[in-house]
Amino acid sequence: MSIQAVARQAGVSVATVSRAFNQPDQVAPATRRQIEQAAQALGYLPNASARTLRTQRSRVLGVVLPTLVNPVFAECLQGMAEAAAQAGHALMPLTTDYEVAREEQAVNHLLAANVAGLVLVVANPSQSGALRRLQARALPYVLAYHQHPEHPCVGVDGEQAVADLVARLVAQGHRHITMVSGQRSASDRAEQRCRGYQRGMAAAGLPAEPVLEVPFMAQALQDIVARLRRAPVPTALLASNDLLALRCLRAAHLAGRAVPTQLSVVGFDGIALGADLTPMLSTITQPNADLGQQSIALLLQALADGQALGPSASRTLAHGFRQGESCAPPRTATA
Amino acid sequence: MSIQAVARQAGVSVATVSRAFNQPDQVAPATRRQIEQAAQALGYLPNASARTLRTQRSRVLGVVLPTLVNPVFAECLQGMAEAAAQAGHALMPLTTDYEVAREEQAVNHLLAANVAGLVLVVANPSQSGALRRLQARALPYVLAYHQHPEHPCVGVDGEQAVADLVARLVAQGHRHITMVSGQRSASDRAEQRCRGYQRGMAAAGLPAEPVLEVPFMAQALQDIVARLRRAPVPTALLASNDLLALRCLRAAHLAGRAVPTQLSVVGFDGIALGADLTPMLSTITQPNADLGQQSIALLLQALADGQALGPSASRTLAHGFRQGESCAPPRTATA
DNA sequence: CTGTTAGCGCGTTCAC
DNA sequence: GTGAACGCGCTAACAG
Repeated sequence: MSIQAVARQAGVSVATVSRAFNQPDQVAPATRRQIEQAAQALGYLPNASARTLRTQRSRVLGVVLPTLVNPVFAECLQGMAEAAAQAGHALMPLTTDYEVAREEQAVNHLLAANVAGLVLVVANPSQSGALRRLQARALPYVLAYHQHPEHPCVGVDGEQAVADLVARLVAQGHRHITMVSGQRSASDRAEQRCRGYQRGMAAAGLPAEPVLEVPFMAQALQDIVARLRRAPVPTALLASNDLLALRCLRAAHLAGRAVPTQLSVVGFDGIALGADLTPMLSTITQPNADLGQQSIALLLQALADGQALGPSASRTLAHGFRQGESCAPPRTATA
Repeated sequence: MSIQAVARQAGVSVATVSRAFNQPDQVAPATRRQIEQAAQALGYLPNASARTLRTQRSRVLGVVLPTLVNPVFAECLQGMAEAAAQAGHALMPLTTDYEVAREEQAVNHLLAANVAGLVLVVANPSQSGALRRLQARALPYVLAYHQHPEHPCVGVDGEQAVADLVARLVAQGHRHITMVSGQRSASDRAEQRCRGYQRGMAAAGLPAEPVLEVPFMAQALQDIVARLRRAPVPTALLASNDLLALRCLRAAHLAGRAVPTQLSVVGFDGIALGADLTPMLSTITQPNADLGQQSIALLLQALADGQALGPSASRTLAHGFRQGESCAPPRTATA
């Protein structure tokens, strides 16, 4: 079922069939209809591999993500998928499970697959061999959820977002705000958010407590419960992501502290699921699907222009705040 | 950066380079090391498109899913991704957003991309044009989350699972159990689960109430609240999926009914997130990642055997029950 | 064990 | 406006 069959069926040459698909205006209308009809009848689908081999440009975009189990990235991928599909492109997503070694492996895979460009969410752009390789190849790529002066990025200002949030909590009367984060060194974004906490506390004239780092999700719950039982007792927990915020809610329950009356919990990410919880999760919202869409849009634009992207193409998307129900003024402030 | 460059660099022919990669044992160890070294030095990566074009068999598997926003499918895709990656295959996932028309479109896309096989989650296998096309092409495919006599499937027995669950609820003392489902006609699986409810109630000698169908997620909450305020008042809500169960929990809250003391809520799916909620979601668990893994395993086996799969290859995976905290005996039973 | 060669299906010159 | 022919990078015969 190749272009040859269509050509034979339509009584023209393969070249004309090719043109009919790729430069329709260069083919006489009558001939074109003949060809379209023949293609239809034979159920002809142009062979993507041959086309890619010939043009050296595929219609597949590579995606490198930490995981799909975190809805943040699933939502983002969904956004990418829509944008890509609309433009007639397919996606090839690979996950790294937060392991740096697998980032490079994934990029190799995608390079071999002749992807036209890539969207990546990595641990740390500054020390990524994978990115260096991409730059060397002049293959267009975009970093999602990052902000970095040397790369084209589509992200949000996590530091500002957290600093704003701290200000909001302080305005509500909170004085003892504890930040709960995954391993800071493991991720760019975690570090950025922790900096926002420190800046926010400093701006409010409050002493920043040490960040509670919970390197392993499996043990996060116990770590948080332990923290809640230790002085100084926080009136608010600020989780560096929504999955961690869920653990905070549960830890509060186990520690016997009602949310939000006895303890406020706020997250970061804005996963859609959070809005369906009870209490509805208060969280900094990122436009996850948009992040994906815009990343793809940037990539497609670069492909159209025939240029790799530079850092100047970066976009910072607006974050928001979902009020939710897990955050309220502390009791001491209202009493 | 082609195989030619490597051949030149290593001082051998292209055929030998090709062999060194694909049938290493047919090449002399010394030559092989030469080639590996040359490839390494040049950063050579075999061109997948050329390989696919030549062998007529790609290392990409197509995946058709309703959505990634539902963690069930994100978890499943993650399982597929791991299994595929381990075998050196990549995935090309397309989402349909539950629209049947997009199923066919997705399959066309994947066929054109020369995928070696497909995993699909569709609305209804019996009336799927996409499936018929696949069968005609003798391209291996597997249906995930389905059970169907005419197709190779990897699924769970949803009907049995729900019937068992009803029995469990009845044993706890529940008599008024209301099933909450999405649009039954929109999905195979919803219908299967509703049948399980009816069978379970019948087996318990209880009258099955009409299923509360909530066609639109956006309005589900209001519909459920309304139901909770209408007689006969249920002591347990059985949601046909976990996302709906979350709405049930919230509806209970809005209707002023404490969970689980005044109302039990159980879900279906076993999304990982459910275990981190407070109250922890009681639910029928499906091995979502396994479903994905096994679907891929089946596909890879078919590819190895050079055969399309028949219905007899189907597997039914065991479901489970997560006790959680959203389900307990009704008050009337303990009083 | 290694080299030569012929296409896989397509887009793109260059003639006509 | 259309056709003939080349080559993208690779693998699979077939020779040697």
